[in-house]
Amino acid sequence: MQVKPKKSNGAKRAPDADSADRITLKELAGHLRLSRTTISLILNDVPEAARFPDETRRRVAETAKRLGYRPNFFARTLNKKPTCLFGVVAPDFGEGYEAALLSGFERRLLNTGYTSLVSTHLWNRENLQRDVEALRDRGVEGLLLINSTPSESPGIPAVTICTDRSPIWSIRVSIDNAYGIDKAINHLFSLGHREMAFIKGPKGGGDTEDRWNAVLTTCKKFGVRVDPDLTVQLEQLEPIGTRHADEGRMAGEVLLRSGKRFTALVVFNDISAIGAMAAMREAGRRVPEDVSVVGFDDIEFASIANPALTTVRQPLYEMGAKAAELLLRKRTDEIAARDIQFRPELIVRSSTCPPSSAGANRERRSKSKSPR
Amino acid sequence: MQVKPKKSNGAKRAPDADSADRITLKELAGHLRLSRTTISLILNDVPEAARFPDETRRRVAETAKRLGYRPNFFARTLNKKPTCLFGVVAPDFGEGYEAALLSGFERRLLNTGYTSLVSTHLWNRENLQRDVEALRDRGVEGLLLINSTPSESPGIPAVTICTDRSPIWSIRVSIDNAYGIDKAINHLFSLGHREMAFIKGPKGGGDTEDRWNAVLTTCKKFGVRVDPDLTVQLEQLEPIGTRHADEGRMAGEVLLRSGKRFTALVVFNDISAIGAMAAMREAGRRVPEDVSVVGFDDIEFASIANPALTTVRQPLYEMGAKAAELLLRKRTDEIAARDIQFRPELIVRSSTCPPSSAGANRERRSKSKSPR
DNA sequence: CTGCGTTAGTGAACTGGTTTACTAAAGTTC
DNA sequence: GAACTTTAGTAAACCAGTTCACTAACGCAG
Repeated sequence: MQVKPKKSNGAKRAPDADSADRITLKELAGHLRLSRTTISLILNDVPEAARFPDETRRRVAETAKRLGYRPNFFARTLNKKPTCLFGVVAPDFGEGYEAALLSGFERRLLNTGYTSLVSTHLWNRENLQRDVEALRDRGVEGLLLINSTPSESPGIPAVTICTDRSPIWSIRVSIDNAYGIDKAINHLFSLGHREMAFIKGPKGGGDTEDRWNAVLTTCKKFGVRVDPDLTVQLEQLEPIGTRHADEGRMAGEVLLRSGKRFTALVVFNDISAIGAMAAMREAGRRVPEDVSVVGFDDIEFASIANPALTTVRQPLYEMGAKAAELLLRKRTDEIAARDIQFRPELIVRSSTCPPSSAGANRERRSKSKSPR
Repeated sequence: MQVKPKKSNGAKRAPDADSADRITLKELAGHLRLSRTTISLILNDVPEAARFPDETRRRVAETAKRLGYRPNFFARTLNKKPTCLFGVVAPDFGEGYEAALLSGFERRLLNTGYTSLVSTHLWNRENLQRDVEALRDRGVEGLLLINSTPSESPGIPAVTICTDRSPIWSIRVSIDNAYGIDKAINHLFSLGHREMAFIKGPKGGGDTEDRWNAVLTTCKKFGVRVDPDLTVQLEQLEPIGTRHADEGRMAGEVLLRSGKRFTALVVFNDISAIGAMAAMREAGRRVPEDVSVVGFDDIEFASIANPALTTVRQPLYEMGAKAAELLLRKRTDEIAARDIQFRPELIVRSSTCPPSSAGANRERRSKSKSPR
């Protein structure tokens, strides 16, 4: 006897009772006294919609707007429609490197209708794998992988930044580490430095090997000795990925403890370089008079550090934007290049000067150019 | 017993023809010779699944795993299933403030199955509104709004950080600005400073008003004069949101140009404080001997700046984690509190010391005027 | 009056799952 | 051996759209 209640009839269920939920296509169809098909065709503005008279098209568009109709994203996507999403994977968001990339990336995406899904894996391989899976599940159409290389192809277009090698399934956006390191060491060498210490990137870190190889090659070329006692590798501190500057500071302390003499210090990245400068300062060594320091990246802080850091500039913002560009284009075009390389630039500031054995370096500093 | 050859049986449909796409529930059902219903119930481990014998459950689980079955996220979500997504909205990712919050947020989400959708609106109201809409479309279950307040309720749980007022529809995570500013000014006052200059936050910025009111109140309390000529408001530079330190540097230059004497400088945030220190230095004023500087935030760079910055510590990482916590709990519990306030902490470092009456009068601009 | 083309639509299958309501078969009780 | 219970499972509706294939109604030529 009970009437099997066709409960969820759009029209019957008090149309404004659940006005918190948005109006569905079926309800809109009820209002317009048209079929779902018609409305769908018109709102999507497909070629076939041409068959409907202007008046109908106008009516549909107007009513949809008036009632605030927005198609359900999930129902839509179920029919292989684009999600307009890109995924960004990074180990963490540290002192500015990732943030600068992300800024450029997001900026490029602005007004394209695309958004990004971001997830961080905190230097954990398993998390990384899971992150990529999760992002794929959620329908991202492309991936930006920052210092993160999953062991196998994610199966969707991917751009990698800060990786030692370019996996065949990705486009790599990189900087010419060899060029940058050459400029940096050349700069120190020209100033007269021969005794250099080195702080190498963290094990497994993206540019670590590439940049270190560049150091070895360049030093050989200039005849500068790479003393193992004056070479320290950055180590990640707990809580992981939140104390990069301290990593640099500790590396600097290790170098000082070696007791060996060095007049210049080449550091893997800016944040660690600034940490190392702090270590030098705390040990009573003046920068640059006693030790010249060169960093890499040119994060925002490099220019306002004291002394302002001489560094190799990576155009991070542009690189992030380029990554977005590539992913956007990848949807349609076939992109030939597998490796987009940016050329870094040496920015000379105040953390470098000639070695002080001559002792005549004071005035050089006061007339330093200190460019921004 | 009846073997019905349902055409679209997974086994017949050339199982590896579209192996690029993942296996569907229907195909899995074909393999197992069970219905979609059964498999769905078992894999979701709902209470009703208890009726199936262990052997069947095992078989289903094993086969699903072996074939790498993963339910389609969109189909799933279409049935009001959770998306396990939170949205994060911020104006941009600058020098560390947003990144630190995001780090804490992401860290808390790790291993919860939740990911975040991030989008930035570059200080544009319209973008902000659109971002929130887009995130909601994509099914986020909650929002973290950093320095971003949409004009109306987003209709889903939201946590706001860095906002002047707490909209009734959100939970606000904030720091006690009044307490922090009091500590900072008290510190300077105790050191003997009476002539203070101020760099106020940017117009429309999140904590700007709250913090500035705290300054006014506290100065009144200590009887310190707030001289309009020694008060500068930060202004956003192009490209928007990428040169925060320069904003501080320029504000510092404006203060110096006023020609008025001040022995201490209270700055809205660390990044600008560090920029302002650079301005002081370039104008030949020593920090802290000539000018003591206090910042706010305690971003990573504060501790390795030279001199290390005295600042009011905001536990950003914890605040981000708390925001995640709240959103996670909001799904189930009703949360009573509308405002979770963290207490900041004054970190005294080397950028503050007692005023030196001699030092303050040292002639300015003895050195270069810092070419641009 | 028939046949044909055009116009303005619509019904139903489909996307890939979840969930409610139902059932065949076997076991148990009296 | 009839009635009831339990076990193990399925059919079909549903989520909210898209899309393929079809048609009623009308105009017009022959």
